[in-house]
Amino acid sequence: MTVQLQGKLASRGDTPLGDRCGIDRTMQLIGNRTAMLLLREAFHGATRFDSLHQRVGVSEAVAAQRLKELVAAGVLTKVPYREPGQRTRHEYLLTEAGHALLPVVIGLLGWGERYAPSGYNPTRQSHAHCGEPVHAVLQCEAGHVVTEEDLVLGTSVDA
Amino acid sequence: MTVQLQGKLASRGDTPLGDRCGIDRTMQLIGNRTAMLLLREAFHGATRFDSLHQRVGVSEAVAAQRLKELVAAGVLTKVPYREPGQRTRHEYLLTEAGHALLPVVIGLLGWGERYAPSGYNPTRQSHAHCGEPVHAVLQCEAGHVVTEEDLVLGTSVDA
DNA sequence: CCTCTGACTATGGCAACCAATAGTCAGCAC
DNA sequence: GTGCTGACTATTGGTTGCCATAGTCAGAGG
Repeated sequence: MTVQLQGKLASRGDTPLGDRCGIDRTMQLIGNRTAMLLLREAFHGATRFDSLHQRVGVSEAVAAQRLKELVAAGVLTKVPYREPGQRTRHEYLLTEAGHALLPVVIGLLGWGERYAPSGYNPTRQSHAHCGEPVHAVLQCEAGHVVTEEDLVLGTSVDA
Repeated sequence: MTVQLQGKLASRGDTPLGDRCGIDRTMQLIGNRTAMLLLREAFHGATRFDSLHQRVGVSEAVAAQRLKELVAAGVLTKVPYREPGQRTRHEYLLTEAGHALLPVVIGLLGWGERYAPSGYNPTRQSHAHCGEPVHAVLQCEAGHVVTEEDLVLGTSVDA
């Protein structure tokens, strides 16, 4: 049996969720600035340590540490490769779990551009087919776009 | 004039984006575990300091600090209210910028439930109208759902 | 006036994150 | 084998985040 709680004042009786909550676990795994920036670069197509570390603009030590954590979290994998005349190296590739973070990364990016503007030219994300700007939205498996009012935040409870 | 770079190996020449990137600014403002958990509770409908701090399960000092930062970031506002027979208090309400974070919060939640499972019963988000599970996805302003392959990560460049 | 409660503020201490610098290690070029 | 380069590892030190405990402050009830 499942009890569903409405988002609006759906009091859970002030019981903390702690690490029972997916947000908590996600933030503990990858919820820091450097990890998100590394993911941004991974989505941009950067795969090599040197490139990732330079493009994020973080020290090598931090980049190595974060990449190790991202691999441990199953977001990236280290895959060996070799260019002709070079020795074998490893590149960091997004796993399925990593690709699944795209809406989050784009959501953070879009929010920052809109609500925390800087003096710089904003980056834009657009749809290759129609050129329109792209945003993160909620969608149900039936294909409907879900607004905040139509979202039911539920907790499954033992029967 | 605008130059658009494809996501896949769209080398920007290894120039770091730094705080020119919206992800960076967003993460600096609200990119920590406690802030996200406070937002989760705000979306659940919690508005009072006591409730927020208890439901997140964080110390009062940290809750006060994060809430102050969220207000400063324009994500929450403090609104005075009074219940009959009580003195005036303040409640924390989501601003427009705060509501705009819903896809990010649900994205983090959904990812954690899927790729960082715990022993607990997962929480579910569903569509009030059809009951189907809800996920964060990318959509362009023309209404198309955008896949990773069809996403163009662009940078606007001075003409 | 005193108390009680919700909403904080203050202090001390530990751990995580970050920059900067220096050092290591593997293997292709020579 | 020596040099060079990409990919790290180690160390020092500063800043931030967190917890725990204790203290403050405002105002309704008594």
